[in-house]
Amino acid sequence: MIKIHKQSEIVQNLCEKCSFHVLCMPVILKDKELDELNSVIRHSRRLKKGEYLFRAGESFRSIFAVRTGFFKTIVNSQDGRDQVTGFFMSGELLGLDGICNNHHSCDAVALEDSEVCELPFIHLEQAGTLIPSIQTHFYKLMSREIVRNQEIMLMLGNMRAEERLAAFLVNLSQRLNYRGFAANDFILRMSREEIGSYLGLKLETVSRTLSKFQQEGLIKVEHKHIQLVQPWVLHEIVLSCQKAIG
Amino acid sequence: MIKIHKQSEIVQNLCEKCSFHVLCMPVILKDKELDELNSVIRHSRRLKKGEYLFRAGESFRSIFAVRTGFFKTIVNSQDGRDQVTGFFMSGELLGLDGICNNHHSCDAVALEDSEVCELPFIHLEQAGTLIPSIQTHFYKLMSREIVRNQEIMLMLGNMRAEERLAAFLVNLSQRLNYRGFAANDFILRMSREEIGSYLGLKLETVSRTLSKFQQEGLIKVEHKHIQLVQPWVLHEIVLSCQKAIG
DNA sequence: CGATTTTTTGATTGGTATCAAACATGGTGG
DNA sequence: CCACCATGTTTGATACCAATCAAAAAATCG
Repeated sequence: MIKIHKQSEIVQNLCEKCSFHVLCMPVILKDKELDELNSVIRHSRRLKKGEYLFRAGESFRSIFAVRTGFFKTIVNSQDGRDQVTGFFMSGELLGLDGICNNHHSCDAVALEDSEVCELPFIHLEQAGTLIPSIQTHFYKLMSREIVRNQEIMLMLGNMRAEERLAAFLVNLSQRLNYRGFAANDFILRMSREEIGSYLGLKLETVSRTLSKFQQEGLIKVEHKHIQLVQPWVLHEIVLSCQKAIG
Repeated sequence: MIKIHKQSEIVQNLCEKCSFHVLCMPVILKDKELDELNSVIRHSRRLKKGEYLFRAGESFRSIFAVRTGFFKTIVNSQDGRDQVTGFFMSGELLGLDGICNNHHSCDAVALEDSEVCELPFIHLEQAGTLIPSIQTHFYKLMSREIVRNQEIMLMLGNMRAEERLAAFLVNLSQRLNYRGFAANDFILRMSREEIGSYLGLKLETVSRTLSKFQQEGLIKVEHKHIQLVQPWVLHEIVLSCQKAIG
């Protein structure tokens, strides 16, 4: 069952041996059901930094769960401008946008050497019919993506530059922490320009705002190495923005 | 089976008699499956203008399909600011955000007297297990919502005021047209402030931009009555925004 | 190590927000 | 049915935040 994609290495893979099992499929399954689930996953696939997992317009066949590494997704507007719509780390799903019309509507790019599990959608549908808890879980995953997008819309529509950056850093910190990494000391996998695109800001504004946070003693910036010195202040900026208003 | 909710009237309802059937459940079903689907829909419910269909924080039990009327959804930030995340017309679904954690994450408000079909989620799950085509269709609906949100993010992150307004008017026009209404002559159901919130602009900017479009002869504005005089120009503004850039 | 890309910082511009006031509207109650 | 009041809309003047333009400095990659 082992095939070789262009630049990607593919290896066989079992869910119960995956340490991220609990992240992407946190449903309690009987042995028989677990067999069924394993038949869903075709294989895992390794991508080098900069490699595309899929591109907008490509026909959709599979959902991908990030095993290790880091991805971004980009939507392209017809006039050449594009927008980073999300960053994805282990246990998070890529490709849900492709279900509705059998074509991917965004690009997914590895921001570092990464590994994903491929879940052919047709197998997921079958598993969903056979195992109701998987169907429900999948509904929940898609719903979570919708809620996540609503939060981003709230940010893009209402927040000023400092608030956006604070929200971005806090969110990243929480997700890393949830995965067992240090919450207040991490390496950014994306460029200032990619952060800016995601936050609806220009790269210069991102750079300036990070510098400002550093001057105020909130964070420490060394290129892509970020330390949150006073994370609680960042939280405050995100939560109680009335100060800036009133 | 007729109950009375506070201010809402509830009536029995059958999918095959609903003229919007094709919009919200465009799947070809056998008679037996149709019976199953009808058992999913509990009833339809009427809401007066301004009435809430559900509120953020309320426990989630059902998805709602708009039968007639017009809704908005709002997410509230912890500091009191809020953001309109969508406008919904007949055949469109409300409440998908509630699946992921059994609580609604936004408010849904009727912008005119409206009628919805209530689809208890537990029945939808059962129907999805029994009828694979319904499961698939539901995945597609949720995926479409994700794609729609991505488009809004692109708009909020990249477009200037005029482009946002043009995109808004074109989108509204297309959706009305798809439902058999006039594409270039319609009544706005929402206020300038609600449009502004949705587009990430202040109400004054919305008003000014509409006035500007009118001065340029692109549209005709009479309060909430909008006519698209040169819809193709609005399309151009949305598509080829390079002019403004280059 | 050199070439290219990314990042930082400064100066200036510009678009939208903000503040303010007049005007229109629509719903309510007399 | 009309007057009235609360709400929504338009338009103007000004302020401010982030974009843009520009250039130097640092980092990454081959």
